[in-house]
Amino acid sequence: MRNAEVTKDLILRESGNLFNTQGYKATSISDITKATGLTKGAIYRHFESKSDLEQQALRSLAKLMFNELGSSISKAGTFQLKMEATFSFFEEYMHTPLYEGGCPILNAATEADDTNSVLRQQAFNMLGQFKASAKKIIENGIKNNQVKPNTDAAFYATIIIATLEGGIMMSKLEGNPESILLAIQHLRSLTDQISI
Amino acid sequence: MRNAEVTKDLILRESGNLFNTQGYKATSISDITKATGLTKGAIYRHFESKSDLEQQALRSLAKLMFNELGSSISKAGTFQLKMEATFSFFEEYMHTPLYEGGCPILNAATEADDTNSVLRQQAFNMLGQFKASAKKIIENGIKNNQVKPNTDAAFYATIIIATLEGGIMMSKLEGNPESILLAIQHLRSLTDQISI
DNA sequence: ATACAAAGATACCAATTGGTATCTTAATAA
DNA sequence: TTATTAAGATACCAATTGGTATCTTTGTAT
Repeated sequence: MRNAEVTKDLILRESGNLFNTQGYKATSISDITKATGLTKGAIYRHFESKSDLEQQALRSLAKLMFNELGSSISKAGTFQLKMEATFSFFEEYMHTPLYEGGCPILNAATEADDTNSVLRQQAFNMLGQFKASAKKIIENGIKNNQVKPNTDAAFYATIIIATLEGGIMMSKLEGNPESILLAIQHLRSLTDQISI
Repeated sequence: MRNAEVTKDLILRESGNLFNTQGYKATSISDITKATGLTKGAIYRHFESKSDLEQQALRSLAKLMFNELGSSISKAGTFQLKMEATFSFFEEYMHTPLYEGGCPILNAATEADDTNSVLRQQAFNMLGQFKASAKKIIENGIKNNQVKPNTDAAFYATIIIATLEGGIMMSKLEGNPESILLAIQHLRSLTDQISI
């Protein structure tokens, strides 16, 4: 048999890029056949419906992002270094993106309404995960005397993510990295403010 | 003749809500006929194509937002009051939105890629306008000795918009206003920091 | 070498899409 | 009151959509 896993990965990669750039609804199965060089029959052998493919593709995009970001964060020892790892990730991302189209959470969230509740739920979970890990970094920073005590971890986690997401969206629209770089610059000074 | 203007406004209002919630590509003409109670023939009398309707609907959403926000800003006399007017606008927006689906700039920007370059250009212009007016408010604040001199107006304009947009996106996804309220809380203290 | 099963290609389906040509209805000006 | 014309409804079009049933190919275990 031909290598099924390789094919499935190809479909996930190509459809993920299409979903993340053109949108989920706007990407047709035939778009995916063109991008992969496969036929409809091959795609429907690996995924039971378009909605199934959408979900798996989004999960795959998220995994890619969390793996890359998560590993470089866990390599950093202190609060300051973990934050710096996060900022570097998004800075470098502008030059060599893992995938096109910007943040998959933002994209899925913006497109998914109540009618597309599975994608919505997935994006919601991803945002929750993102928030929780940012909060954890701050809380650990407090424990280790690297962050001022009484710092509201949940508050700063929200602010950091909101600023990053907004900056990414602006840079994507403007076609240059200026806005996301300014956003990160601001988050660096915010990090300094709560650091000991 | 029946009142053409009223009908066109109805189409723009209903399709604007659909575009802003479901997305532009995902909203079909037949969705719009259901929402308006009109037929396809009526819609194509007022708009020469779906793309034309999309553009006019987005323009109409933007106008609604800029008019409301702009008038409450221009009523405020000082830098601090103008900023406060902006924050109140987005706070109150969560309770009584002018339209559904969150920020039309963010939505159009996220959906519009290169293939949909007209909407993209429109969203780009709207973001530029938003940025320019925020920058102007800060610059005037400096002139009137309400903002610290040497404050980087373009920088803060970018940060404020990024934080607001990110907060709106998060609140929309989470289904509650907490994140946007935290974002605004942070922007209030940022405003204090650069105020005299 | 051959049988077998998995992977993929082909050919179709009904439903929906954006769009148009044509017909009917209603408001207004004479 | 009636002729006119704009507004809106109806009925269609080809193209595309997601999806499926069936056929062919290919790798592998025997």
